[in-house]
Amino acid sequence: MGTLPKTNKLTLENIAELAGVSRSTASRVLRNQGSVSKKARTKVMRVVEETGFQPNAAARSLTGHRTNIIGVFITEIAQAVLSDPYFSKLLEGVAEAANEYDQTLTLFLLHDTSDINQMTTRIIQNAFVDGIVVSSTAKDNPVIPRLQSANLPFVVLGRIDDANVNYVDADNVNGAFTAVSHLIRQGYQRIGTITGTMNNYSAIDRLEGYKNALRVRGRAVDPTLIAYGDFVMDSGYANAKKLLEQNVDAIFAASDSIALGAMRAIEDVGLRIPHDVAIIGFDDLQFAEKANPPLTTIRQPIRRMGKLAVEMLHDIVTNKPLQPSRVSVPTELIVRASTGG
Amino acid sequence: MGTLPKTNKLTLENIAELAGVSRSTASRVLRNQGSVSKKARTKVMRVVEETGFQPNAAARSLTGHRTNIIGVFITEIAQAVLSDPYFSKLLEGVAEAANEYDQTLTLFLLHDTSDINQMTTRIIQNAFVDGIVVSSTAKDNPVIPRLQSANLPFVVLGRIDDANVNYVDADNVNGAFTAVSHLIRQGYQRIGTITGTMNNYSAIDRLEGYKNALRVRGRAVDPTLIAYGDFVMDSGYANAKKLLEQNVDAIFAASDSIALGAMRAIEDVGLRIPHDVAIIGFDDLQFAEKANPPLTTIRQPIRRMGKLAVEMLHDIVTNKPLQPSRVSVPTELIVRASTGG
DNA sequence: ATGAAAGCGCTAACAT
DNA sequence: ATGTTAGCGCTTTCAT
Repeated sequence: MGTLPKTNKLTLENIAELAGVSRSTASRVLRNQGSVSKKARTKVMRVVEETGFQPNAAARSLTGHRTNIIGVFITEIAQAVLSDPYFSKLLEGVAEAANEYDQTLTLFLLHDTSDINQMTTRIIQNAFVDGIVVSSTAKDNPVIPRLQSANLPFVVLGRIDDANVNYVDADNVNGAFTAVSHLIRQGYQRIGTITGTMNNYSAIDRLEGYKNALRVRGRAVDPTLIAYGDFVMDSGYANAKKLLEQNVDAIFAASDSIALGAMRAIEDVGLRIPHDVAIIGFDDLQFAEKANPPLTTIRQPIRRMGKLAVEMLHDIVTNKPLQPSRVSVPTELIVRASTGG
Repeated sequence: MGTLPKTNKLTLENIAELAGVSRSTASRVLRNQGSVSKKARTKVMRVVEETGFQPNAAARSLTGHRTNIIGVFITEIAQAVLSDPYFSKLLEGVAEAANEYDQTLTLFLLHDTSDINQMTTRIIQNAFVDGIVVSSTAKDNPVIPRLQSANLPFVVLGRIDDANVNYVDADNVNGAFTAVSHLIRQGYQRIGTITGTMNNYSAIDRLEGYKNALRVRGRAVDPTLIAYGDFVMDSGYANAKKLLEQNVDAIFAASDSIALGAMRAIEDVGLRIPHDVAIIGFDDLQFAEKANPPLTTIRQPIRRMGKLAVEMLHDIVTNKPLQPSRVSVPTELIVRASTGG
């Protein structure tokens, strides 16, 4: 059996020697590929376990094969992306799946708009990720075409208008549809909406769902009841004030953050929720449940979406399916007090 | 000058050929090392810029040198670590510094206690990170000694009782001291505290600071006014109820989450903040400012700590300083309404 | 100042 | 079923 070298630099060569086989045989055992005798397999496995050997990722990569490293590329730019629960949950889901598949996770986070091209180049050229999960809700994300022409396997988190790309998205249209339908069922008449940033698919799709719900019930879409904002709380506050001037009795907010701002605005003008004005959000952030009154909202299975994306990527990296997968994950209506009894 | 190969696989060989020099010279230019004529340097640089060439990380790694990849290892186990603003801010700081130093970031996130050893082995053996930032607030973290014996450069985020390790920590003792001193100055008499999880240095140090502040003012430390909890909101709620039974008129909470729970408890028993009971937190999470009343708290420069850790790691990786650095970052008292006028 | 050549640890033909 | 060997893209002696 021999003795273990007490250095940290354990190589496949060492393992092979300790197991009394050739490097190739050891390699075959590790990759569970090719024909190896049971005896050889057992010996090698034993040595691997005793030593805790892990093959050198760089060497693996260099032979042109899998590194077992996948990347996550957050292309949305912000100084505080991760403080947004959306991204932290996404990342948790991604990390969880990465662990399950024994993949190492590399994180690409931007801090400046100007970095995006350089970062993309690095990801592609450095060539040490097997594939990449790209978080992208913006229309016309410049990263996607580059990834395509580089031939690097990738899955988008957020939908894309290109039939050839793989993506996982929340079903925003139906989520919004459900939200607004709920308000209608509750008897509200003048239902306004505060949108997210409109260069963003989530915002676009949620507005679409809002309109659909009204139309299906034979109601007109009143443009004065649509306030175009962005996804943050301050925007919710300001735009809610505008909608209140239009005498809305219910507001569909395109995000919980918007909803929170809107709730403040409603309180500030002395109206009660849901008695005078009902409100429904989107996301089901942690505070939604703890708001006063608790906020009715649409829950996205963000974490699961992150997992799904990695699973899809893994399939692509290992099997290269012929058809691109495009998954729309259903959302869930969470009814709380802010939309009445 | 030649034409650019339109493949994605640009190698140093190609660059050299395009620039009309040898691979070695091109390499020297890229690493800004060794003697190269101005002319050769210019030519190579031009080709590099035109092509957007990035050296293959795996090949670099394989020659035994830097990969420009650093890791972050979050050793605290939780299903939802990243949802904790502490970690997301930390990660943002780390990512920002990594970008500045042109380092790629690899994220090691646990989902299960049992994974920790396997993950550590992977980090060490895989050998593709130049160094690693380890988030560790627990006492006796098993990862540290392994990293030491593996000779992998690392910096701990959180303090460690080992004179040989590099760390960046918030000055929790002084932070707590400042918090409690503030309560004393405001005239509060029976000041209780709710601690964090006591197998954790932050919790230990904050309790220490609490005791110090009382002693310095010649006050006795009353053990019935110390409620041992953990860092979450529910614990804050339950332990605040206990302290209220002891007729405290002020509470120092070891975290803002605890403080939030405590505020709920105070309201629930019909007392007013700060009139009947004052409360001060620790962390300055986003909601602290927006709480009702706004929460006085101790701000930790978490993001900056993350940056600092990467900077330290970078120094170690590039220069190997002889002395370990141990940095304690000062905290800041943020006075708001929850501790009175 | 520059080029030629060896070698990092692995995988994948190609023998046997 | 197993071993031998070439090479992945770089860095680094060692020549020149």
